[in-house]
Amino acid sequence: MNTEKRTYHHGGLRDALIEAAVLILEEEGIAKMSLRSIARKAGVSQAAPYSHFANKSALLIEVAAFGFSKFSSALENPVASGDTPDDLREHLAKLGVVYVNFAMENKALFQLMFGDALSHISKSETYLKEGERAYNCIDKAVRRLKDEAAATLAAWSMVHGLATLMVDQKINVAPDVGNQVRSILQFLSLK
Amino acid sequence: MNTEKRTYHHGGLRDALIEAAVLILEEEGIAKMSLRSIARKAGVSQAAPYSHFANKSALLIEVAAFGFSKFSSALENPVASGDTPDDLREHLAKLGVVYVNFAMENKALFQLMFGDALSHISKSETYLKEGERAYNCIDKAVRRLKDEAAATLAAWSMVHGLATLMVDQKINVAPDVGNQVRSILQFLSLK
DNA sequence: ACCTGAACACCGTTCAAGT
DNA sequence: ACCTGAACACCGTTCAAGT
Repeated sequence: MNTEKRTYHHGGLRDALIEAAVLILEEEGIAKMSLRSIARKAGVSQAAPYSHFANKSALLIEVAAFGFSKFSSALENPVASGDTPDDLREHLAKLGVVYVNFAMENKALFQLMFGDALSHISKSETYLKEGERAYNCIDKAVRRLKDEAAATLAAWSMVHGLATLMVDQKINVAPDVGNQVRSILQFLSLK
Repeated sequence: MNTEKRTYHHGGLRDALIEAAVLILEEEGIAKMSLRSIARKAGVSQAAPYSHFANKSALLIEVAAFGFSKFSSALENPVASGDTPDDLREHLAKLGVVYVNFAMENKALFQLMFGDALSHISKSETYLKEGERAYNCIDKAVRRLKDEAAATLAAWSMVHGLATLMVDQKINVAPDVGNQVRSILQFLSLK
């Protein structure tokens, strides 16, 4: 990817560190993603990240922000085909399937995004923006069927609960995740 | 509590370590619960825990097992008053409120119990027993209303999702948690 | 302005040695 | 059998010094 020769000054180290962190997260899991291992992967010294981030958490916020942008893009993909209740219902089911599939295909990233390891530190602009984008996808889809805040929370809770129970290995994951999501969504009534 | 004079051999160090871990978890959070800090709290050397546990995870499994026993006891408390659908529905709602209240009042313990930090290591007898006890409470309550595995998973997912979103600080927690739980459970249809 | 190297105070775990 | 003390390989973070 990077064919340019390395100099003392890296150039785009900030983004390179975020990229390196995402790679370690995918390949080795959250436990192996130390600030030092991120720096090693980016080919710089252990102290170099502190030129671009206040601390490890500040870097991880940007990794989570990347996660939310990827997540939001996936959620924006399925579009309702029409305006009938059946179309809107099908649209919501598809969002649920996308939600749970994202969690299973990006386990460590999903845990970083929705876990509370980062909840005490201040969020970045992009983190907040991408997080809202994801939330709005779900909120809009639900409110076309039932325009109540509690309805969005009910649907989100059900799908998020299934996703976390799967990711955290508290339930067996069915061979067809899509069917499993739809089999519980039949008990979500938005009348 | 312990007025006996300390000797070289502790006596009940195994249980004392689990107790110390629970205390640190409640008072200082999951990040501060190192094996060394647990040993310090129990008044022994850093290597002493290895006489009773293979490693840190083996100790944490017992802490989680304690959590599940506490959780199961709370879930067993509300009993259905009768056999009408309304009684059974009210029983399920009460279980949901107990579930979410437990999560909020034992945040770090709840995260340890349901997170995946411990999912790769082998579980102890008591962990499995207490975990099943909790699951059976929920499963029985749901199946009296709707005798399908998917119904249990739907109800559990919805309540567990709300609990995790609260504990992980992804949603605002209403002043009355009970009302918030009931306001989403109205969208759970077990017809 | 950005990066390095060494240092500090922490970890989990191992192991010879003490009781 | 149970516990200690020292050691090893890690961490996150700081800071003077280099480019």
